[in-house]
Parts: sequence; C-alpha cells; structure tokens
Amino acid sequence: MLSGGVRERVNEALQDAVRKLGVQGEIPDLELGRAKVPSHGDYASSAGLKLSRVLRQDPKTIAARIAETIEVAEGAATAEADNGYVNFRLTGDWLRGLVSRIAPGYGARDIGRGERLQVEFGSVNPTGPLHIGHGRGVTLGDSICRLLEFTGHSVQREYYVNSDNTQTRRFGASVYARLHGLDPPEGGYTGDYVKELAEMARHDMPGIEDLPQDEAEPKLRMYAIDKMVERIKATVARVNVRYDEWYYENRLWESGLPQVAIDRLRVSGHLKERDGALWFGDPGDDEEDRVVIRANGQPTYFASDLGYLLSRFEQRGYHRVVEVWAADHHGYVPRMKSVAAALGFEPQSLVIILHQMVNLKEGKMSKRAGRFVTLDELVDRVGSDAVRYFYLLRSPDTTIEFDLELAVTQGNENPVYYAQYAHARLSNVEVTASQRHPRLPDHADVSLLVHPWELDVARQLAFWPDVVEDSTALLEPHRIPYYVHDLATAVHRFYHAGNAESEHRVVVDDAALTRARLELCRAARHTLKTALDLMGVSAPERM
RNA sequence: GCCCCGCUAGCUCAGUGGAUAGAGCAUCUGUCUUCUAAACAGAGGGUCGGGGGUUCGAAUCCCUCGCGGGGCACCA
Repeated sequence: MLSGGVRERVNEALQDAVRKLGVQGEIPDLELGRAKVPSHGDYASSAGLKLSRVLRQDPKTIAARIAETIEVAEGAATAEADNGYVNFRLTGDWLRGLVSRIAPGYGARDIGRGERLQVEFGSVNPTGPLHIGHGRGVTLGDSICRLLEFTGHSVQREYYVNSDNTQTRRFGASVYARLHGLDPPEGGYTGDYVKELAEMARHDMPGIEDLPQDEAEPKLRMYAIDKMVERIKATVARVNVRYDEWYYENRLWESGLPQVAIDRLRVSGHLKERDGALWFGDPGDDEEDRVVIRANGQPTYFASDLGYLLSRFEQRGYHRVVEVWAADHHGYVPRMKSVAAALGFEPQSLVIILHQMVNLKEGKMSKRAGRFVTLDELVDRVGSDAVRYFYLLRSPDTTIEFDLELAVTQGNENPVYYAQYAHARLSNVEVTASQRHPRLPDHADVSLLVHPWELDVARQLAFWPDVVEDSTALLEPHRIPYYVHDLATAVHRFYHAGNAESEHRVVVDDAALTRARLELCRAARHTLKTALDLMGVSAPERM
C-alpha cells in the first residue's frame, strides 16, 4: 500500500473546497489535525478562521460553505461546520472498508522515492564498551533508519570508527602501560577492561612486550580497537541494531580525501596559517576559526571530518547525510554546516540530529574513570525490548534521568508489555478461532462490525499512516510508541468487551461474525507488528 | 560571558498557533466460572517556571528573568 493516509485525502478535499470559494494564489495553512474532543469528530480544521481575513467574511459563514460543498474521496469522512471550524468524521463504511484492505506492512509509503541517504549514528570512540548514554544514540539512529526504509528511502547505516585520533592514542598508551604493569598515563583509560585487553594482547601477540614503545603502541592500539569494535558489534546486535558499514578512519587517511578537501578549501580561501597551524575560517561567519593541521604537523579530527564529508557526498554519492549525535557535540554543528557549505554542499543535505544525555540518578558517568553502567548490563537487567521502548519513548530533546532501581524493578508495569500483550492476544484469538471454526468463510463481511469498540480500533488504524508520515518528516520516532499505546488501548477495550459479555467475543458461534471480527484482529495485529518492528521491539505471539 | 536542551498532574513524560491541556506510573473504587486480568471501567489530581509582547486565538511564536543539565581545545 503506497497511498497516503486518510488525512491526506481530507486535506485534498479541503483544498478543493477552498478553491471553489474563490481563494486565489497560496492557501494559508488550514491547521488540519486530529480533533481533540470526540464531539469534534476525528479531524478538525480552523479553515473558517484562517480564511476570514483573505475572504473578508465571517468565519462561521466560510466554514459553513466549506462543509456544504466539500466531498472527501471514497466517502471517507463527512464534514460539519462548527463555529468557524470544519470538523471531519470518518464514516463507518469507510472504516470497515479500510479494515479489509490492511495487509502486513500497512502504512508503508514511497515518500523518499528511492533517495539514497546515509545515516551515521553511534560512532563512539572505540575506547571502551557502550554505556547507557550511547544506547540512546544507537537505538534512536536505528529506528530512524527503519522509518526511512519503510518510507521508500535507500538507507545506508554507518558507524564511523575513530582509530587514529588523540583519544584512541591515549587508549593505546593505556593498554601499553597495563601490559608493563604500570598505571595509565595522565588522561588515559583506567577501567579494568584495559587490563583485560593487555592480557589478551600478551596472549595473542607474542613478543609484544619486548618491542620498544613507539613500535608496540600502534600495534596495541589497533589490536585493542578491533577488540572493542567486536564488542560494540555484539552489544548493538543485542538491541536489534544493524549497521551496513563500519567505516574505519584509517581508510579515510589512505584515500587521501582529507588532503583533497584541504586543497579545495585552500583554493577557495577558507584556510589561513597562524601560530604555525592551519586554520579553517569561513570569511562570512563570525564563528571562531578551527584548527585543521596542528603546529606539530598532525591533522586534527576536524581534518578527517573534511575528508569524511567528501567521502560521503562525492565519492559515495549520498544525496543526504543524517548524523545522530549526543548533545554534548552541539557546538560542532555550526562548524560542520559551514565547512560543508565551503566544500560546495547544500547545508540542508547535512542533517544533524542531537539527542540529550542519559544520566544516572546515582551519579555522573565517566568512561575514562571506568565507572559506568554499560548497555550490556542494562540489557541484562531489563531486556532488549524494554530498553528500546524506554529509549524511544522520549523526545530526543529530553534528558533521560535513568533510575536504575526503577529499571531493575520494572516488570509487569512496563509499558512495553502493554503493547506486546495486545499483539499476543490478537495472535492467540486467531488460534482459538481456527480450533472452534475449522471452516471459516474466505471472505469477511466487514459490514458486521458495528460496535463502537470495533470501530474505535478501525479508527486508530486509520491514523497510522499519519503517524508514519509525521515521524518521517520530522525524523522523530518517539511518536511511534505513543501511537502503539493508543492502538493497544483500543485493542484491549475491544477484546475486553467479550469478557464482559460473551456475545461480544471475537470467537462466537456465528461463523460469519467470527470471521468479520477476525478480520479486524488481523488488521490490528499487522499494524501493531509493523509499528513494533519500526521500534526494534519484538511482537510475541504468546505471553 | 556566549551557545544548545529542558521546566506541563505527586513522579516520568506526550502535546505540527486552534475549541474543554493529555498518557503512563502512583493513590482510591469496582470487574475473572475468561476467546490470555501483563486486561477493562471509573475517581481524584494543573497558575503549562515568572513577567511582558505578537493576534480573532499562545503550553506552542518573540523578548526578558529565574532554575536545572550540557557545551564553549592545536580532545572528540
């Protein structure tokens, strides 16, 4: 199903109706959105109020005229004018028809038209295990990818592996120190895992202890990085996060792209020398200059970023690059934007999504000091599904205060079970139906779906494409769990009607009625499954 | 000092300039002889941090102040 949702159809009808009123040129935003009060229907528009100035008429009159003339495609909704607003109510017939049209993957749309884009996320320095802050970045990035793939984009998922920067050098030096029974140097890494890495290196790299420091350290660094990358790969796999490419920094330097970028910026006049170092500075920007090549001749991280931009926009030809960063990198955004522009790329094609930090109630995390709760430990305690649901539930702009005590005690009251239970119930009832009715009709007569709780489920299903569209447009997957909750509520209510009154059960003596209700169950189950998939959360058939 | 994020119910948080601001948890009251009670029905609970402004209309946009978090390297 590649068409848009019913909201889009209502909007088209609204635009047509407004044209018929004689509005020329651009139509103002008519604020078509979900109605908040049941008596206002399902969608509401403030069209009368919005057009009052343009048409020089009373909002009530305008709204009334729109409601009179409007015709929503397929008879999906009826319109009613109410005090300057135009309210829309989805019709029962259309809702019933929708139920029979819903198949697995409902809500998928070709919004992206195959746009090739890269999402780079995670990309933590491979100098230690992922902690719970990183968990937010990898799950957010992964769900953004899932959304984009679901909406017709050609997505490449990338982890950029720093291997040659100051932090990883300190990391290598720390392993070297531990190998020789010494404490890590100032600014080094003190976690126990560094000692373990040293012992592993001793075993895997015979004779490493006898090499001089300047030979041993680079070997140890690369060895330790590879080990950490292996561990990171295993960790993200546990939370259903997938990558297409682990792009090593070394590869970038070998490609010579940073130098190509530097040469280009030199020609365009964006570089200057000062104090023996080479600086980037955008002439039209009052942002501070930024070092590209240090006075000691070594390039900075920024230099590799220049090449990395070329690698992606030119060498690999991505139309758009989405970066998912933790908010402590926010100061880097203007520089990346301005250097992207200086290299000749559209600043809008570099999309940077910042997410706020994850704090522990017990105290601050510090990777180098080795005091942190790892993502692995978190998954051990609460499970992958709860971890993903919990991270995704929050807007990226909100700091997560992670209460470990609460996380540990999270059991049945965890919201993830609410959604999964709805899915399990729907799955189970289909099994029950097949046992009670070995021969059900092939065709479902959806006109038998008449109860309000049945239509409420269908109504929620009608909203799903809107959620997909909004989440994609804003790259905000946190909208999905809220929708999932609403759908699960409608499902539980529908199901529970059968607990109160047995004639309202899905599986009843009447085969045709059973078949019709099963059709609704299937539609809801497919939609729940699809939404949970986008979150990376499993949809169990039994609980 | 400058920059970014937040401040909404007791707690944790949703809320694309629209009508009467919502959910979960917690609290309280009901509902199992069940197609799965990890559920359902209901109740209480609000100065949307303070103050200005913009307009038909502001939790939402602008200004300002306060509080909390994060960032301002020849670290990343």
